[in-house]
Amino acid sequence: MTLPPQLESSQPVPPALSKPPYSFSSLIFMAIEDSPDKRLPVKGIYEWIVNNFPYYRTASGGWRNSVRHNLSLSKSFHRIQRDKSQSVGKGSLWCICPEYRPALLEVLRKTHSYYSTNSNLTNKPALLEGQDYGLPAVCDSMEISDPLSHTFLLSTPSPQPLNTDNPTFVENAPCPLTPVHEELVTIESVEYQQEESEEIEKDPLSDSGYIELHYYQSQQYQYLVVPGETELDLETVEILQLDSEAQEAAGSLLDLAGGGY
DNA sequence: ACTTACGTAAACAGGT
DNA sequence: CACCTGTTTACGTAAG
Repeated sequence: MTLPPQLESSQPVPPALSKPPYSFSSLIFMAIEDSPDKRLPVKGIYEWIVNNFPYYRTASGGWRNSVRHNLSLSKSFHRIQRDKSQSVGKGSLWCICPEYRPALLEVLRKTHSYYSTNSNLTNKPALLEGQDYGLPAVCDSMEISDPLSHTFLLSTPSPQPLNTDNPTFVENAPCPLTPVHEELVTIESVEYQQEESEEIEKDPLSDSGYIELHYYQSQQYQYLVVPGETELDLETVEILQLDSEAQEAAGSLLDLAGGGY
């Protein structure tokens, strides 16, 4: 597991842990996405949930049934056989169906957005750190959209992890990202039009055919930060992909593009 | 009112 | 045999 314990001794423990707002599908998705190989056995999913959502530490065992129920029923997940040669543990490994990944991301993004807005926690690190709902710091492996900051993150496995020895999150820094570099990427083959509101300050780049990109690298993920209203189609993403030298993560970005961005 | 998504419980089979 | 994993069915609830 790469996420830190949510109940660090230095952090206040909520008096009563609320049930996480995420559906079991989202929980499973986060667990699998957070695994190094993007695949987990059922037991691994249990452990991730328990480690990152303290609510389930004390919850009755029924939620495990729900996890299995979701895995079986949802088309978003599929089962793959363990490598028999190094078979350790029983059961299969579960992974995300690529075609359903954008939808899962969207659900997660909406959930995050909803609870950010309605709980007055917008831009509060606590939300991403899980202090209020026992949530994990998902920002490193998830796409997080924040309508107020007008940015969203596309996360993709980095070809060269910066720090594999200590793949944990910085405490009190939900997005411990530092810019690696910034640059402008020409988008020539794509019609890039941003609907402008009169009230919103016009982005000088919006008509220039450029999209401003900020590259961040954190642990095993590399991020592209682009304007929030940017509509990325498949072609755009392919270009961004080349420029970010993230060809190895083709699946991730293309899948995101397939989600309607 | 209806549909859909989701959560929960339970039964069952098969494997370890 | 106990436990775990995976599948399936059924039912209740909330939201759209």
